[in-house]
Amino acid sequence: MITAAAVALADAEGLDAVTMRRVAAEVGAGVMSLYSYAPDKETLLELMVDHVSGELTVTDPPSGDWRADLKTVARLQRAHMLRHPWLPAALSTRRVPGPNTLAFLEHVLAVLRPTGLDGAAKLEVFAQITAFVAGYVAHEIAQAAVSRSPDRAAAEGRYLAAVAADGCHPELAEALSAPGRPLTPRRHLHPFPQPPDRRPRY
Amino acid sequence: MITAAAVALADAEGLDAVTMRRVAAEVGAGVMSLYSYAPDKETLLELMVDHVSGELTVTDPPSGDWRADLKTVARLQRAHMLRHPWLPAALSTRRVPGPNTLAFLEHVLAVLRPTGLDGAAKLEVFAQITAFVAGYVAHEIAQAAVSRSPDRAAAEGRYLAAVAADGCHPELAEALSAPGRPLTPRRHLHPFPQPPDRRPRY
DNA sequence: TCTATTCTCGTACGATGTACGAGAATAGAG
DNA sequence: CTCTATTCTCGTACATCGTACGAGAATAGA
Repeated sequence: MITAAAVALADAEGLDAVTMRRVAAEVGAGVMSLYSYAPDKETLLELMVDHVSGELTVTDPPSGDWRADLKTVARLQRAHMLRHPWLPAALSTRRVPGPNTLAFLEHVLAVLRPTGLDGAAKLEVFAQITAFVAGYVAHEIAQAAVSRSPDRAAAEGRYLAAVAADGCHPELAEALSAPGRPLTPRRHLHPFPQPPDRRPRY
Repeated sequence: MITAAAVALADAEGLDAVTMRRVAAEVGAGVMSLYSYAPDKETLLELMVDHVSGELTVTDPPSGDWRADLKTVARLQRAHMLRHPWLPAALSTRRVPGPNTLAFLEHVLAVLRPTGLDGAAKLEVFAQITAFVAGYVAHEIAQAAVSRSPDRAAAEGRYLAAVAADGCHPELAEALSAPGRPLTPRRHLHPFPQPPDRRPRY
């Protein structure tokens, strides 16, 4: 399956590695053959997103405690996005929801039933939670990537330290100095794969 | 100024219009001259983001009520991003904060002082609020763009209606049918309005 | 078996970011 | 003022991207 190959590629080497040529090579087909499967790359990305969304299967029915259920939903999404670190970026442009996404949405709507919100509001809550988790995980991933390249982390640390030392940013100075951990990465559920570190500069 | 030209271009024609050639033409210089100003396009984007962040000037000092202050901060950011609709996309990759961003961060840190959070947590709160607002506004903008092209909106509406009619998505069916508005764009006029009041306390 | 239809995909085109280095402009020294 | 050295400007060129086009291969129908 073309979509699966594209997903594997994105998982292994990042979203930038997903080019039509590369996917075609991975599948063992000509480049233009992909266009009989998806009319353009944008659509292929949609297919990828929905494909991995198939992993978002919820077994337990809503408990009735929508706050707790939403927490579970968000945790599920976070784990999902950590497993596919390209997801936050792929979700950053609006996409029409595929069947797997709709199945998950169906569950979230059921979770939200006790809130008494109207339909539009529930849909909005879903979109907002997804966006929030995406932003959170994107931050997590970026942070981890920075920490992984010590020179960049050091450069940024020096830069911020210099700013903090200029006297115009007392709050920042305090925030950076106070605890032992300056900018700690948090424990992530699974070790997640990472695209090769680009951007040598700075 | 090169950055200002790039910002004007992005404001007028979107982030995709910001190409090195285009910016150079706008400034009346050769393409490669831009590279004596910023080492690469990524950096130019950083400069653009920080440039417009200069508009985020906060006059009032923190009131002491950090919830209210954070609400104000978020509203300010939202108005800012609606004024520069390319911002959410530009913020989606991690950037090192420039001076204007740092000035704003300084204010948010002051706002967060009464929370008693440690420095790292405060920084995280800032990042999360920014990411959340970016996601929110991105959704708003995308929604508005969809509504603006009636054929696409109709196609999506038909698609969702078909899914809702298949019997496997009762919650979705109800969510789409219930109120008069199926997927309504919200009012995003200049005096920043308030999305319908939700349960505030958490 | 011959024709018609569909599928596959090699080639080519217009973008893009940017490396390279030739020329223009400026500065310093005599 | 002249000549050289240094810096700035930027035209050209290249690799890479998405994808339009249409020639050939494969398949189906008669």
